[in-house]
This record gives sequence, structure tokens and C-alpha cells, in this order.
Amino acid sequence: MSQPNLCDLKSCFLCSSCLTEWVSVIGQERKNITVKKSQTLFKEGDPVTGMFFVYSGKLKVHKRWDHEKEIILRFAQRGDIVGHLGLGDEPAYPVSATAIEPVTVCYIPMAFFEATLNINHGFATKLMRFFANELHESEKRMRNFVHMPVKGRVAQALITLQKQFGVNNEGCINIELSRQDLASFSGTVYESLFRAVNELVAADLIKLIGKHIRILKEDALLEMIASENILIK
Amino acid sequence: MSQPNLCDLKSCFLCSSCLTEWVSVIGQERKNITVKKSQTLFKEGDPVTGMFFVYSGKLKVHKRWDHEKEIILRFAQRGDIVGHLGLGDEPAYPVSATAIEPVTVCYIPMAFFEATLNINHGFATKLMRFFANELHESEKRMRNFVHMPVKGRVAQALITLQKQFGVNNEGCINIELSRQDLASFSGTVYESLFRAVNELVAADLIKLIGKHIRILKEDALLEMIASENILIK
DNA sequence: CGCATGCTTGAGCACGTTCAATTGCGGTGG
DNA sequence: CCACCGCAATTGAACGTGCTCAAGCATGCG
Repeated sequence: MSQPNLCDLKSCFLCSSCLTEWVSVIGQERKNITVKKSQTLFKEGDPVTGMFFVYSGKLKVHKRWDHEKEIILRFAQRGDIVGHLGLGDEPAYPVSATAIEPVTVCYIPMAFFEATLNINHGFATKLMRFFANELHESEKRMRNFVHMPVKGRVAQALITLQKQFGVNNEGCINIELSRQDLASFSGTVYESLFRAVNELVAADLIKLIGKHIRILKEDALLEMIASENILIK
Repeated sequence: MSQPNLCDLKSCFLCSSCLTEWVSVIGQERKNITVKKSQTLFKEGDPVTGMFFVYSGKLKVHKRWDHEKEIILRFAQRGDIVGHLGLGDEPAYPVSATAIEPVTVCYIPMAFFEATLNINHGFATKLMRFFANELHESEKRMRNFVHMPVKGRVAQALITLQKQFGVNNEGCINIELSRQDLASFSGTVYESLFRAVNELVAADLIKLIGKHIRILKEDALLEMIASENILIK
């Protein structure tokens, strides 16, 4: 596999200028790691040793409840950062990261990363702002899980996925996701997700094309969510 | 009311050294604001103009679902920070902050705060780390809301409150909270909370003393939560 | 061809919400 | 001092959503 160039990560949440600066510093420190589909990059409880920048492929970041239940917190793809929760005070990762496609990431040892933080002002601030946005998203989602019924949660999940991954040339959400994973991302169980999807198909709001899902009426989905929530924003 | 001295905020999440430095800079910029019980400091949708450091009193930070439902995301007391979600990219606060006791806060205009960020390295990094921890907490709580039944959520809420506010001289959780607020913090409705509390009292795990709640067997509460969750951490 | 695995559907059940009615209590005014 | 009002606390009952369990069905691979 050819050596990916970190500069391609410009699409990352970091502004290209400060990233370029940063990349030039770490040039010799970075190490690429590849993992196969369904293998984990790290697991809950693993000691934090570093962070990861995704170069290619898609990952799910998830948190276990018991042996058969989990919740998928977010997905990551090219340009995204993974393992950043390790920056908190916990010495162990509070989440797991698992590849849902073959993945290549750039590994940055934590000690080096922290040293960089102390050197590069803008970087720490950008990261802070990134975390603020993530926290905002998380709290919005938490509220939705508490108050929104399953069908709405599934609709919301699909819209979120389309926003993040875009659509392929058939107009489908550009990610191949097992039903189980979609259920975990929607905060429900396999069967409930299944029925919710069926209802959305029956209502002509979405369409199944092979293993992919195409959103037919996004506004109708949003409408459906909003109808259960007067003050959606 | 006497002018509170910001240096007393040492107990804040920021290390005292960098806070002291910071405080000396803002000396002349700070402005104290007081709000009465049940008044809001800011509401969802208000334009972000600054941040707040709590000098005295207690606040709830909450997010509305519809006109009668909300979720309480966290509480804040002396030394805590409020309005920090305004640091994200949204131009408006995504949450509201309401006093549950008479409150005095120190107001910092956002422009000034951001300028400070650019000057003081350690500060931005500390803030970043704070956000990372908050995000971690938020995601743990999100998972709990999805998978934990109401009784467990209430037990969890009580333990969280005791951890944050400690106990008074009667051994009760040192916060006076309406049942409605406790319900919103537990992610359920008034009546369900009521019954859950009753069950906990009946099982001799907690005790009601006036308007306060005393945890009798914290380990038993944790046990109860864990029994529904093999892998609690 | 047979077994295994995942997908699909049905039925029952439990939890939690909703709605409604009652009780208790503090404050207010006659 | 009592009567009344209002509000929060409390309880009961019914309903609905979503989870669980289990059986049927398709698919694939040895």
C-alpha cells in the first residue's frame, strides 16, 4: 500500500494552515496503521497511548452497554479524528473504534501530540472549538434519545448519515451499514429498526437499493421529526 | 451585595496558577450579574455574547424538547463555568441556564475571552481538556439514557448529584431540587420519577428528610445500576 | 443436500407515559 | 378562626410503544 500523504488530510476539522504547519513538524513521527473490516483500532479500557487521523476507510466509534447491546456514538472517515477522548483525564479509552471498511489511519503518540499542543497555539484553540461543537451535538442527541420515539430516531440517524457521508451516484447514502449497526446508531434494537425502516419505505420517504438506502423526501423526514417536536432547531 | 473577588474561583476546573494569571488580566473587564431564583441567565436561541463564571448559587443548564418537556444537562455552582457551549460555531446558545437559587455570576464578553485564549496557552489547553471530559461524560450519559430503565436512571442521577454537591450536616444531598427538575435530570416524567423514588425509599436505599434526599446505601444503588449492566465502568 | 447464519415477521409482555381524580397543605381573605 | 382557593403531591387506571422471544423463511457455504 502506498504511503498516504498527511497533507491530504486538509479536509480535517483543522484549518489547513495550522494543520500544514503541524504536519511538517510531525513528519518523522507519524506511523500508518491499517486494520481490516470489523477489526478494532482500540477498545474500551485499553490504555490511551495516542490518537488517530483517518486516512481512508470508515470507522464506528461505539460504547458497550452489556454483552449484546451497545450504542454507536459517531462514525469517522477520511480527515476525521479518532481517539481524541483520550485527551481527557481518564487513562483508558472510554469507547471503542471498529473498522466497518478496511481502514488506514495515521497514529500519533499522545506524548508527542501533547507536546505539539504546547507549541502550536491555534491548534489547541481549534481543538477546543471542535470539542465544543461535539459536545453540543452530543447533548442534542441525548435529548433526542430521551424524548423522540424510535421512528423519529431512525429518520434522524439517516439524515445525519447522509449529511456526513453524502450520496453515491445512485443517490443513496454513501455508507454500507449493517442493520445491527444502524439500530445501534439509532439507539434501538434490530427488530424495532427493521419495522421503522419498513414504515419509512411504505410511506415512500426512503427507498432500499441493494444494501444502500436512498432518502426520497428529506423534507418529509424532517417534517416527521418536527411534528413530534414543536421547537426543533 | 459585596463585590465578589474572582480569585475565589480557584476551585474552578482551571488550575489555580493559570487562572490567577488570567484573572489579573481581566480585572477591569469583568462584570457581575445576579439573577433571582427561576430566572434565566440566557435562553436557547439567544445570541452568544459571553460566558459566565458562577460565583454563588446554583444553576441548571437545560435543553427544551417541546413546551412541556425538557432535559436538564447539568448543574453548575460556585467555580463552575456556564455558557461555554457558546464557544462552538453556533452563533446562538443551544441551551438555557436557569437559576434554581439566587445566583451571582461573573460575565466575560466573548470577544475578550477569545482574545485571552490567544494569549494564554495553558488556558486553551486546559479548556480543551475540560471539554474532552465533558464530552466523555455526555456520551456515557447518552448510553445510559438509551439502555438503562427509569429506576436506574434515577439512582444514577442521585449519585451524580451527591458527587457534585456533597452532603449537608444531615447527610442529605446538598441541593434543593423540585421533583420536576429531578425528573428532567433523570430523563423521565414527574410521575415516573415519583414512583421510582418511592421504590428506592421502600427498599431503604434512600430516605426523604424534608425537601432533601439522603442516600442510605450508595453501594446498593450502584449495585442496582450494575445489575442491569454487566460491564459498568 | 444439510446445516448454519442472518433476515423477516408475529405475538405477548413489560415498562413507562398519559390522563384523570383525589389528597394534602399553605396562604389568603372574609 | 374558619372557609376557600390554588397548587403541588400522590395515586389509580388505561393505553401505547417498543422490547423480547420464538418461529418461519431465505441465503450461502461446506
